[in-house]
Amino acid sequence: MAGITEVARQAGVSITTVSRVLNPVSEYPVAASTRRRVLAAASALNYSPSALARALVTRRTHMVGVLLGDIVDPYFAEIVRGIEDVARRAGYLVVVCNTSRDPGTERRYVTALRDYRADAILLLGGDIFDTPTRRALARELTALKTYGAVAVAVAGDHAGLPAIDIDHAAAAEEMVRYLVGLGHRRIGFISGPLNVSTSRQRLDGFLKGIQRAGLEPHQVEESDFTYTGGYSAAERLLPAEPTAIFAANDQMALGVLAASRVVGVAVPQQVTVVGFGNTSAAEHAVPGLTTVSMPRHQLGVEAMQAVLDALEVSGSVDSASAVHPRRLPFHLVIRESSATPNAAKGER
Amino acid sequence: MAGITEVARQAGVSITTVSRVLNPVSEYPVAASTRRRVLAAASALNYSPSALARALVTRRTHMVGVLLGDIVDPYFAEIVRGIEDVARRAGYLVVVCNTSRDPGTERRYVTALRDYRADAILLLGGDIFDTPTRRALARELTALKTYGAVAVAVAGDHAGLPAIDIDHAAAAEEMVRYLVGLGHRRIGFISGPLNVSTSRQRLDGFLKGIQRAGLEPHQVEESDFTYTGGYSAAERLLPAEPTAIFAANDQMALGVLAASRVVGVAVPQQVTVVGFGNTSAAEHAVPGLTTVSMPRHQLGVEAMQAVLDALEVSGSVDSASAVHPRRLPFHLVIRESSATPNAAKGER
DNA sequence: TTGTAAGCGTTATCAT
DNA sequence: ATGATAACGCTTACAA
Repeated sequence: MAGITEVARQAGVSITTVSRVLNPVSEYPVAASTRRRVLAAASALNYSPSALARALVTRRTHMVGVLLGDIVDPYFAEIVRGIEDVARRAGYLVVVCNTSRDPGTERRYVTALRDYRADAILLLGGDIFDTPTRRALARELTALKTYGAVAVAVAGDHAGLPAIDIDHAAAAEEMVRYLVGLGHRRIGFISGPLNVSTSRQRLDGFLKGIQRAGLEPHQVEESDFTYTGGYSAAERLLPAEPTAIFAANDQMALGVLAASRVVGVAVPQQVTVVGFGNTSAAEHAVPGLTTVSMPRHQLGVEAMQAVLDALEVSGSVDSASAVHPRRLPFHLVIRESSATPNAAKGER
Repeated sequence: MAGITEVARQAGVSITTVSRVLNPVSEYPVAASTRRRVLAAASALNYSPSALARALVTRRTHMVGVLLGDIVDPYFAEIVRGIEDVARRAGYLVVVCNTSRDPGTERRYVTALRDYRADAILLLGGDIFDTPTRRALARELTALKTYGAVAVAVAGDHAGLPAIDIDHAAAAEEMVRYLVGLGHRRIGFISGPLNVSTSRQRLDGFLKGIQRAGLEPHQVEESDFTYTGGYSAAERLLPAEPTAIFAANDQMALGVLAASRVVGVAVPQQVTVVGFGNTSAAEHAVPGLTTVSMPRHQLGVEAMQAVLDALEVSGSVDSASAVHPRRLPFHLVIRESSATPNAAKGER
């Protein structure tokens, strides 16, 4: 492995000059002929400057860590793509870490990212309420700031971190308003794990919407954001004959669709089913799933953008690198899975 | 940010001793009392040893890079989880890189991983035939070996790399055998991009199966592994009235299902539809999709395992770190989307 | 425009 | 059992 020294020797210059030529940031003047010789030597030796050595002295690794609950979930994957798109352009390497929604591994990953001196860390999805480990995570995060790293929450909030997100509660409430507008009065809700902050917010929004409409929550079932979880929650919900079921994410809504089919309850004729997230599966489902669309790719883009800005600031000034929290707009996507309850009059 | 020096000072020992206590690998004897003091100082200062500095001298970063075409695709995501599961246990950090199936960004990522001196790089999915950039990638990969890094192909082959994979051609051929056994004679095929090696292999297997059965390939359409691509390929295929359509991955098969529904062709009564991969969407589809199941998680596990083994070997000996290629078993998963063509007799 | 030398935070090699 | 010191491969004052 050729180092900077060999390149220097081969080009007949000092390592400083090599650095000045090869360092993408350096604007230092170098004679054209010298530059040529260095470039030639570098490519001849197939030289690759060590990002490690560079990071050690510049104190910038150009690495950002992304923590998410489940890499398989398209909900997160789309956000990651947004992050990666702008990260790559800025010459940053994205380290994706799968926490499996386990606070323990989450904390371990943060520690690892700190050991590598990641410039930033982006936490995707809602906070998990788990006081013991939560406390440890918080300490880990403040430790990150010790060396000038930036931490941001994306698509969910985390205690003490600026968040780039949508308003989950408002979105859920708007969905309820839509359902009520359709004429629904018996509306069931399937929430995600209630120890996840976004789950809670969506539930809160649902309850608020119901209350504002002067209704009573027909029934609320806690589930786990999975297809299977939605399926069995639907089995518990359907016997009570709601005219609409609102699942806190698309995966669960798909499970509801399947359960309804099996039980022989027609969607949307006999029951309206709606989800949250607008993942591509919602579009391809049969019937097409009415859901809350959130700009996931854009969420990732803006989050990484914010990180970059904060990093740049704290580069010259060493002020508290401030990331400004942002709320992006969401909107309802109406598809075939929702209809007026009248459609089912007298049929059940 | 506290460094090793401060810990040493606080504990009243040399930095060497601190290193010996805190380095997880070191077996060097240290007096119990000294050890205690070092540990105390470290935790008091919230010390985190710099993985960068460590890597610089040990020449092992404990980072592995994973390159894949599309992080959103559950096909890849599941493999990544397998890799991550064993990587984490071994104290390795996984860097996931999204190439968007673009040879250019793929090469840039490899370069970046080399700059960071990643210990290994795992290429997921088939090779993309693109001679110009391909040549550059190959050079990049050999350069990796220069500093002792390991490169492996997973779920697809890459010129010159050992692969952990299934036999795609054999799998496709077996599916054809199954369809033929069902009585199908008019079988259409929707392939993935033909410049991707796995696409080609699956097509080859299909053709071989057809030929062995003494049939003629009914019709072959090239597509792009997406739902939409499968949908439009089906639109082109269905008018010719095949009794079965074999899509080279599940996503496309789902597109076929949708297209059939729209055109009013019943599955499996009028046309059998099968896929490849057995992603969870295949299980949840209506009707359930018959497909080729491949042990994707296990593929990832074994690949990372192989990488670890190779790394360990080249640690003591500096022999060519040999990863042994492996072929894992696959099997057909029969669901409701396939049936005998007799079911449709006289109906079309 | 070019070069010298002092770090960056570890581990590794010798001494003691 | 402990410590001093030289790397590791770069960037960055400071000189020339």
